[in-house]
Amino acid sequence: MKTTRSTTAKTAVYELIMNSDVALSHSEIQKLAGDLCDRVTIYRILDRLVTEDVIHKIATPDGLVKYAVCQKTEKHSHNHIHFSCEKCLSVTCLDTVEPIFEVPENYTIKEVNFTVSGFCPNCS
Amino acid sequence: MKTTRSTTAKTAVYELIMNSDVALSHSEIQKLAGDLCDRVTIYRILDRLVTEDVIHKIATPDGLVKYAVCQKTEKHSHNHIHFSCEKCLSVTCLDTVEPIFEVPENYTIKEVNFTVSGFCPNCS
DNA sequence: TCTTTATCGCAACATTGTTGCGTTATTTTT
DNA sequence: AAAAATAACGCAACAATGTTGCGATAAAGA
Repeated sequence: MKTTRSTTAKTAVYELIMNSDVALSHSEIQKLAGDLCDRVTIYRILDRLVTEDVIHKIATPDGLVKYAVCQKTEKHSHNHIHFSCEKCLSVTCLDTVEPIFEVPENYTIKEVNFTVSGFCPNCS
Repeated sequence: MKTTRSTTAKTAVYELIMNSDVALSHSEIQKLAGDLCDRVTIYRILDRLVTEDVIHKIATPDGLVKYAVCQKTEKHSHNHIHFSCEKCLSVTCLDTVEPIFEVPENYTIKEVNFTVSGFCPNCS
């Protein structure tokens, strides 16, 4: 069976996302990583980390894909709001608040992605 | 000042989005439109319709950008949930339900984008 | 009808994401 | 500790998506 390996590139990418207080896009990670590894490798590492459930994927209202660490709380771990700043383009997880919502019962819910955009505290 | 014009391509694209019960992506519109107009023109028409507040832009959790008509209710028109089906990749506006949420007060909210993904009634 | 200029088509480019394949390096086995 | 197995890598090439500049076309008002 396919096992997962720990490599220098993988741990470095993980640390970048881990130590960032905002979600990072592929290009941002690439800039931060410098010439640590190839562009393609970063894509593959991100895919792996998502599959391993170590980080999660977020899309801004404009369709820009970002990545952030998963904070595994007891339950409903992914059910929180992301804030996307229109000025500095940063994405932040607002773990403190949990949204309340309903959908018609013929829908099967598997994942939730709530993004509120506007100005973050730094840009307000 | 810059006025907006009504062209055959623009009205055709609008009708496509209007008559669709799910949100459409640029490539889907292009396929439906056939050789109505150039690929670039569709991008520009979509931008214009968004600016004119006639349609709105939605991003799926994977970062796929789609467009749907704006249903202007009295207030909080954009504050509704989008459902993104993981199987048939369709995006639907759930206008019936309105989510309840809070953010820390130092954030300025300008727009809201709530997407729930899973299986739609057809795919459940 | 004539004039203005928003919109269009085309070409070229930028960005983002994917795939195949031979090589490298991590992990397991001997 | 060395060898074997194979996950992960680098590189090149490709595909998809989105953007920009510019001359040509066609709406809308005079």
